[in-house]
Amino acid sequence: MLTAGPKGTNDILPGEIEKWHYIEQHIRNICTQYGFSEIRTPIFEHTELFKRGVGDTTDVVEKEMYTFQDKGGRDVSLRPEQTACVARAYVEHKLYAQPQPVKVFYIGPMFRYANVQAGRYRQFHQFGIEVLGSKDPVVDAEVITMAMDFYGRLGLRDLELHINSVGCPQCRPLHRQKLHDFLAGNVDKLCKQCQSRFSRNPMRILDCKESECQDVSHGAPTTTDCLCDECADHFAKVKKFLDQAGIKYIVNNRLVRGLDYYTNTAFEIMASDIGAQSSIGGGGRYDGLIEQVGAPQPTPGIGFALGIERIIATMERQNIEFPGPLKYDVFIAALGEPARETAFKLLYNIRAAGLTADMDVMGRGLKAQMKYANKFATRFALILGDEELSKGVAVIRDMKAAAQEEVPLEKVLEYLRNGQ
RNA sequence: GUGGCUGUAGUCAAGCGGUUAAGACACAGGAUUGUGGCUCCUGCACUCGUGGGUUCGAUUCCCAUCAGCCACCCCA
Repeated sequence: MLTAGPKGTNDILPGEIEKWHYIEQHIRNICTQYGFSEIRTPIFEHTELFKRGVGDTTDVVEKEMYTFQDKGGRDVSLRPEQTACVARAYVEHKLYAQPQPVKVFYIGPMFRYANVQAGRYRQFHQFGIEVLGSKDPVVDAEVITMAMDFYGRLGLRDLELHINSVGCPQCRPLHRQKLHDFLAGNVDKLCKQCQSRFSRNPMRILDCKESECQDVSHGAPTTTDCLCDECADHFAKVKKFLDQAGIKYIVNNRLVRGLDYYTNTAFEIMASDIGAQSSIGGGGRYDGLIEQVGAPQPTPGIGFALGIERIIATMERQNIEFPGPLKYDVFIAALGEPARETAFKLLYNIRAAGLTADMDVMGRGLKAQMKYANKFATRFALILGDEELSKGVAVIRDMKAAAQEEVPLEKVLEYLRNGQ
């Protein structure tokens, strides 16, 4: 029990963490270029925030939240996503009083209590951005473009970008009604699952892989068929801007996102390399959310969230190279206590000079120390024994060239520096 | 929440109702004096996820539980 972490959580160990650092570095680079600043919000929030923001009938809120009471009796939840948190922070700190739009990004753990499978964990990590304050379709295109640019720079291939417009609170009910009417006569022909979807969420029927269901839903009204003029115009412009940027996309009229706050543009990026959980990122516009969370005036917003575990999994499947493990510039093999004292002082100075260095702390013999140094792809081994000490030198061995020479102790630092 | 598969050392694993649980990699030590990557030798599971049960006897069979993997739902 105590020797295993909770289900669905992962330790990120040396050897793995380098991948995370690499991706985080990419995130910070690209966000800076696109004009986004980082925002850090709490890991937990009032449960009410997610109920109001994400929607209390969504699966995420209804059955996947880690919710508990703190010792003061407050109802709090570990965040299942961060958009609602950002919206809250925007309102709380009156960021609407700053130059608009506000562009922020976040990286951090999210928590959802769902069964674990390939690419899905209970604690997982998302990188996301939010643009708050503009409803210009060019922002929709910018956000989507940035996501694709991000994947592209990491070297990911064969991704599919699906986009759709789910309309606004005016046109969405119309679509639902039309869809309902369209399917109503053939409910009994649908698979068992879809029969239950019919009343709950008829849009998902369009997604079903069963051939009967596909037959029944063939020609069904799509969300884009039912858009009001304003939403249709918005969507058309988003596509036009994407075309301008040369971003390839698939208009997927069946794309529906599971969080209630989405309006107009919705998109999802799919990779086929990680099992059934093929979505490696998604997002959309949420023009009603920020008001829902208490903004004094209508505030549009749009953003995306990308799953870091899924990105890493996809990169691994595609054999994309990550930076290698820790390497030493210098390893000091010291023999005997007097040599160790000198070695320790040397080590300090070598590190202070900016090199990556270490020395033996296992009491190993010379041979074993050399072996150890070799395992860390060490550039130089510095050998220091009684013999060298009495001569006031150290043997510096270039591990790759398998050549070595004696260097006076006071010149060691200079020698190593020049060796770089 | 539902369903399927799995659980032997750090990793990959063989095994099987019955004396000392293969092997490989990794790790550690060694192969005449103080030198790595190759080779060779040695060491490394009182025990087969955990708890019960069946049995003369279980790592091998059964049940439960926990964990891992996979799928549905949903999502990143």
